[in-house]
Amino acid sequence: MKLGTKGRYAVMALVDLAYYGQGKPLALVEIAQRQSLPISYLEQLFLKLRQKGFVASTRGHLGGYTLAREAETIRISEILEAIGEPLETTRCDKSSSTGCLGTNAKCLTHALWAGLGAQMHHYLQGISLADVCERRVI
Amino acid sequence: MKLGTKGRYAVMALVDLAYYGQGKPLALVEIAQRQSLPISYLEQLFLKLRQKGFVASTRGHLGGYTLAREAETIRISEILEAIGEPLETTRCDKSSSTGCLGTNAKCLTHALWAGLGAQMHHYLQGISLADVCERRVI
DNA sequence: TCATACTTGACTAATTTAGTCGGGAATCCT
DNA sequence: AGGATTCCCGACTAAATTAGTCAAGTATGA
Repeated sequence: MKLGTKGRYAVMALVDLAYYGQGKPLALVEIAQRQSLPISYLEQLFLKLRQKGFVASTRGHLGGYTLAREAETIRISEILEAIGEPLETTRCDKSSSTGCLGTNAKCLTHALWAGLGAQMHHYLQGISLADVCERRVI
Repeated sequence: MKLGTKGRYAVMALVDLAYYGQGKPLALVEIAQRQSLPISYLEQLFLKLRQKGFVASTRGHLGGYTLAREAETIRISEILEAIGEPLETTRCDKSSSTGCLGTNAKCLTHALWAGLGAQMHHYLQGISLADVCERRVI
């Protein structure tokens, strides 16, 4: 159970953007250098972040990215979901009714994994970009 | 961030053992069939679980595995650690002093990931095998 | 018009995962 | 004693995932 670079880098970059960009567009190169992240990889991530409405882009000279929403309203859990970082603790098929329901002995552990997932989601939903910037993290 | 089969299967098998084995040895085949797990894979996992003192084995006819400790005392977090399921949220090098310390802007997210890891560990340490068997999971 | 910076899709090397396979060794039952 | 059963253990591997790179294009400002 490891956190991948996709989710990690996306959050790092958005925190950097919230922290250093005061309204002005920040170029991806700048963020990448400051955070020591591969720029071509960041490009991929920001494509998604723009499509999902987290950031806005300005092209050309002096262009870059700005936050499209207030840092206070962006939850870490949203970012991870948008970028495609799973947070999967169970493997039960949610759609099918034949899958594990946690009711029989075979899947006694279902409640355990579901509980773990809920715990993680709750934690990450309780923290905003602004909280991270201002070190209000427990 | 997904939970792998190693950790998932190990916990499933130990819960099965605690639930169905009352002191008597349970053969791996039985557990594997009941939980729909590949037996040759389970063998690998039980090798480690025995070496770390979670289960004891009896060879030969009517042999199998028994819990070597009370189900009340075995925490889920212990099982995952024993089996080699990481629970890694950060990538900072713990040993080196040059790594990220969460003190500079570069690693503002450190506290976030460390907090997530602590949250997960705390949850899984608070639940024992017996809790899962008796459905005392939040 | 040129440098800068975002846009996008295709591609890939390396790692990890999720197992399988085969041969042994101990033990019990008849 | 012999065979069935079961654990023991290391080596091996196909498939999936990760963590990126690369190349070519488009828009913008100085």
